[in-house]
Amino acid sequence: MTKKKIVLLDGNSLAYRAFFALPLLTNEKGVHTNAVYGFTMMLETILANEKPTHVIVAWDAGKTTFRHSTYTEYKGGRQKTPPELSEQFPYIRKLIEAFGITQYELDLYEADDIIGTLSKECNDAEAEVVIISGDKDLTQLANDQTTVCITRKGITDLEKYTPAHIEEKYGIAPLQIIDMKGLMGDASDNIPGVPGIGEKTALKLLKEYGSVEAVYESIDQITAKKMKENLVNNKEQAFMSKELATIEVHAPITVSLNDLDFVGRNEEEVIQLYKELQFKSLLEKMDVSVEVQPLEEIAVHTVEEITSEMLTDTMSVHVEIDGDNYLSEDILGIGLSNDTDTYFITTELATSSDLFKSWIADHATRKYVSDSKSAYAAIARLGMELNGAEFDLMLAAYIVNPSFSTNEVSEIARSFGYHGVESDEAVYGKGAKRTVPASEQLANHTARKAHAVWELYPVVTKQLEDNEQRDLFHDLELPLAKILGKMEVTGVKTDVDVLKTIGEQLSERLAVIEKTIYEMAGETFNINSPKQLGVILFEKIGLTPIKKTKTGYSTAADVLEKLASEHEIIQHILLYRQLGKLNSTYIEGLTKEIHEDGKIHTRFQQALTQTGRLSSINPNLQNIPIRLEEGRKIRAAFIPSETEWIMFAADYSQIELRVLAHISQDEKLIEAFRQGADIHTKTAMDVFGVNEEEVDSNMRRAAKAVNFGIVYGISDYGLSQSLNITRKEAGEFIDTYLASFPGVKQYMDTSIIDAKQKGYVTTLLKRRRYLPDITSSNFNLRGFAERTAMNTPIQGTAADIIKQAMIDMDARLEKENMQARMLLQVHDELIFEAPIEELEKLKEIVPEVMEQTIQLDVPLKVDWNYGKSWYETK
DNA sequence: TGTGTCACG
DNA sequence: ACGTACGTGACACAC
Repeated sequence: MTKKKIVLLDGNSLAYRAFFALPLLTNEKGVHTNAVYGFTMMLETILANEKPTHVIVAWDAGKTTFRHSTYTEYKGGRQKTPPELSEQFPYIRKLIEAFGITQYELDLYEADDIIGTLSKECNDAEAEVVIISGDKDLTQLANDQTTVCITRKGITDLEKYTPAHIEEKYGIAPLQIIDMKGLMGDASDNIPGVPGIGEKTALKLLKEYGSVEAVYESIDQITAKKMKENLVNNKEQAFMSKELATIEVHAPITVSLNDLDFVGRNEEEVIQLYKELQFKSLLEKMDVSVEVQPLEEIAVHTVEEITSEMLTDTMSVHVEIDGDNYLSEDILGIGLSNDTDTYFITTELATSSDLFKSWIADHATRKYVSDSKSAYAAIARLGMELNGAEFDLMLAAYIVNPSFSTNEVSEIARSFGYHGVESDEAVYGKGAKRTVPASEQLANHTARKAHAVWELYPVVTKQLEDNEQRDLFHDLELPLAKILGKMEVTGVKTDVDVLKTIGEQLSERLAVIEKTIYEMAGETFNINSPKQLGVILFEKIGLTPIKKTKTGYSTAADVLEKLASEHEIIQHILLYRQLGKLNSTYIEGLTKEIHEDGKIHTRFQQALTQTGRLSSINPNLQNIPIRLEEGRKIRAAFIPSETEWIMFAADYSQIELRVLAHISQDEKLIEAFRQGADIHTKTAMDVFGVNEEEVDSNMRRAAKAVNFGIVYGISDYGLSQSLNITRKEAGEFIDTYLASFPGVKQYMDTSIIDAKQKGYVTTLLKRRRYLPDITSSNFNLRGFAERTAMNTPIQGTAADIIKQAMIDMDARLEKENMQARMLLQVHDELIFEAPIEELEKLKEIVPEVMEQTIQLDVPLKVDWNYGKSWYETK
């Protein structure tokens, strides 16, 4: 008889892991399937790799366990299981059943205890045991017969904890893992441990004394005063924590090894389930043909002639584009839909129809659009005007939840439970194989999108209402879409000769620097390759690597700057990088983007960022150089589109700190802004405890960095990096700052608590960002979510404000009957072009509108400038 | 297609 | 202790 091999799986832990490792997927019924899919992948991989004779999946029984009688707060503060995961558990159970695997749960016990008890039984029976979980606690069960595999990254990558591996990794034996948890606690299970003791300290103590008990027996030998004090004061808690972390190996389970025989899966049941879940690739692997689910039947009328009867008062409209660039790609046709009919109109028909032209321009007919900004721009390209857009599916979905950002109607529809649209990839194909399909299929696809918008209007509108986001959507984002569309179509005139001249100068200089670098290196190599550069610097020349990346040595600028004194080549490389960037991204990149009209037409993504900001693509005009003079010259290429016009730029001064003052209600910060103080100097006075005259440039610079840090959700490490000081010094700065601005401290704390409680944070205009990681047991993920909780309301409120200002500004220019045009938004600044005659008026109204757009408890301040090019607006 | 780097607010 | 500052997009390289 072959030796028995038993695999014990921790069901809850692996289901969670699968859920969070994979993006949300749904089948056609709208049931989420990502956790089931991940779990399936894990099962298949494990069974194939381990070839077990016996398998079991253990589940946690319920909320209350025997550990709660020891400590009522055990596993406290955990976020509830997301409903998207809860609904998947029945499927995971069905799946396990179809695989012919026993599953077991036991009242008052956790999966850990079932696994512990069974592994003990198997050990006694001298069988080989493999435990699979995402929870490192289980590693305490490792021994010569038992390997504990913990999910590492993704879903099928497992780290194998054998006693040898644990010894190598932590320097302790498996059972000492329990002592380690006793000392350091476990945030994910809310096990307290001893304050001030983390992994490093816990391991140090255990290597010296061996166990929690031994540590306390030798407590007098411990010299570190603070640590000893913590240990003494929290003795009971330490022992309790150890008890909580100990896996029960004598649980009263009613299964035994003999019940766990694994004979293989029931192919028919598996296929049935995979079909229900639409696991196409897995079915294909089993050689089962997958029939495509027919879409819901919709009668699509391909219109021959547009009649007034078909154009009703309220309709959904979808303009289909060949690709995502609606400013340049072909307009393939238009879909229309309402309660009774769905139509497809070719572009030619639409443009030749006066009926359609007047209907689409009519403010009185309501249109529900899939992406109104795209529609505004595309309709404008057809020589018509779109008015009366009352709903925008893409924007509405983004407002409801910005993490759901896609411009594909099919994806948005699916996430709201509507499955009547195929993906663009299925219709057009992918990559090089992409083609526009035959007219019938194109008509169908386009019309289906229009129908989806119609069907989803009430669904998404309801969610906006529930979230109290109707105003944000209807009064801010929707009108903004129209304005952005106008800005994109207008474009920015670009002087190609300026770019060319700068480019030529750059090329010459680059050639010289390149030569110098090769001479210094003693060989030619690709300076743009971090890999090759790393070899030259750290192996050939022998400089000391300061930082490593996943793939090798880091050659990032901050690293190279630290090495600049070591070797002359560094400064040349830095300069080469800087100039090379200008040349490739800005000179060559921008030149390629100049259209026939001599303008660059960027597109603003309005439904992308997690904070509510815009982004700019094809090209990005929100990151044109300014900080270094050499790069700043690029801005001279951006000029007015008409002669005798000027560029006019206005930016908010310190908008994020003003927003912070407002939402934190910190009295000192509010007062500083009301007095019109230089905020960095004021911060320096408080942090360094000096008066205004004593603040030198270094102090102000440090204060500025602290202010940045505060806005970003401060960490001592981050601040230490930006100021090049030690973490300790940075930490002291932060403490002093927060002591001196208690309102800010209060804000930081409450925004995190708030995010934990509600699962999301909000901006002034009720924009939301969900932060599921805020309760993660992973320090990195949680820390990131916490900083985001602090930063997003600030950055997002600033975005709300400038968006409102753009709407007000557009209205004001209209009202004043001005020719001036808004061209660009760069997060806290607006750029216009205008006839020189309008300059005086602009100087007056731009700051006025921007400053008055939303009233905060501190004044908003706007600086402005003008000139013959963007460069001159400084 | 992912990674590293660097441009902006 | 953990090893990151927040938010973006584009380019070159290496696979």
